[in-house]
This record gives sequence, structure tokens and C-alpha cells, in this order.
Amino acid sequence: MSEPQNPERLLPRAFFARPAHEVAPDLLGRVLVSGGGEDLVALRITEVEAYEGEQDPASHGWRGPTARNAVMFGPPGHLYVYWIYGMHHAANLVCGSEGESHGVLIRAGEITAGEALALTRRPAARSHRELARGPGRLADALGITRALNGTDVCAPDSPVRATTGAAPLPSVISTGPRTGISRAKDVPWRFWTTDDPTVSPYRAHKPRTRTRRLGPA
DNA sequence: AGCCGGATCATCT
DNA sequence: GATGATCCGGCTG
Repeated sequence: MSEPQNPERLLPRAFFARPAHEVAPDLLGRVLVSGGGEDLVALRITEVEAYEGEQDPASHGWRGPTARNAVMFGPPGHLYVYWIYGMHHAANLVCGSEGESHGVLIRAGEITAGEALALTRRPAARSHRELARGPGRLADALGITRALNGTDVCAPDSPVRATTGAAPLPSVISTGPRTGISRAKDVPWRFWTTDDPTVSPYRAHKPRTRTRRLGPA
């Protein structure tokens, strides 16, 4: 009967049709929305990382297309979800041109709507700022799983949408090396909103101790 | 506040 | 068969 009073202002696909390291800082302050009505959860993005396909040894697209990374090679403005460490999901937004495999990992943010639902999905969170502080936590808070891999975030009827966010966008942005990777450690493609409490702590890659080693007697 | 180890499985070698 | 774009709890200080 009536239009919503605050229609979502979606980011246009052209926003994502640029190299990931250019899109990444522009995503800070934008709002990712999952679900709708009673099930809506919104997240103001505070931390991201860029990955640039076959040029970037740290990117999932580095060695070319596979079943897992196929969405990254598709058109921009889609959600690429992967499963890692046997227990976490991570959400990325596909950037660049079709045929490339650029993406921005959404690492952290502040929940700005639907906090009660986010908390039921993240019962371990001890405070507001921990609800989506880190990529695995963020995916949990938004209810993002591999079932949503390939979702078009530029379409109003999608289960996950990328919106412009409210002005003013963050005025101070920090940059540094990406977190938890073993290759291309020095590329400064992690971007975050300076001094925001929801930004995750930096962790260097730590090679894991051998699962088990049975040496000869 | 910071470091360490364990959990746990899809993906690729 | 090893590794990983991580998280959490327990310990140290």
C-alpha cells in the first residue's frame, strides 16, 4: 500500500567494476544489509581487504578458476562466500571485470540494525562491538553461508544488499598489510576506519604446528 | 592485553 | 595428506 519510508539506496554495479584495491576503501562506512522485515540485520563496514586475482599470490583466484572461486571470475557486485578452517564462513564482494577475480573481503563492522537477531547468531559475543569484529563473526552475525554464494548485492530483492550508507562516510582511513596470510605479506591492501572499536586486531600469519609427525624409531 | 594451542573440513597437490 | 583471507578459551604477566 505504501512505499517504505527509507528505501535502501543500493550501490550501483559500476561501483564494483574497478580494481579491488580501489573499491575497498570506498566500502568503509557503507552498509551491508541481510534479510528483511523481522529478519533484517544491517552492518556498517569498518574493515576490508582487497584481493586481486591472478596477479595476487594471496588471492583465491591466483591459480585460475576452480569450482570454489568461480563466482570471483563472474560479474562484479556479487557475493563470494567461502568456508575456511573447517568452521568459518567469509564474505567477499566481487570487483573488477568479468573474467578477472578481484574481490574485497569484508572483515569487520558495526551492527546498526537487527542486533537482537545478530546476537542469537553470535551467542559468544560479549559486547556490541564483538558482534561482527572479524570476518567469521561478521558472516555469522549476518547469517551469511555458502548458500548465499553468488548473490547479487546490487538487486533490491536479494537476501544480501550493499547500500550507500549514511553520510558522513569516515573521514580518516588507515592502511596496512593484510591479516593472516602467508604470501604477499607486504602489500598494504587492508583498509579500516581509523580508531573504530569494531576493527579486528591485526594477526600475522602463523604456520600451524604439524598435526602429527611419526618419525622413524 | 597478549600469546598459544586446539578445533575441524573443503579444497587442492 | 597438508593447509588455511579464523575464533575461542586458557594461561601468563
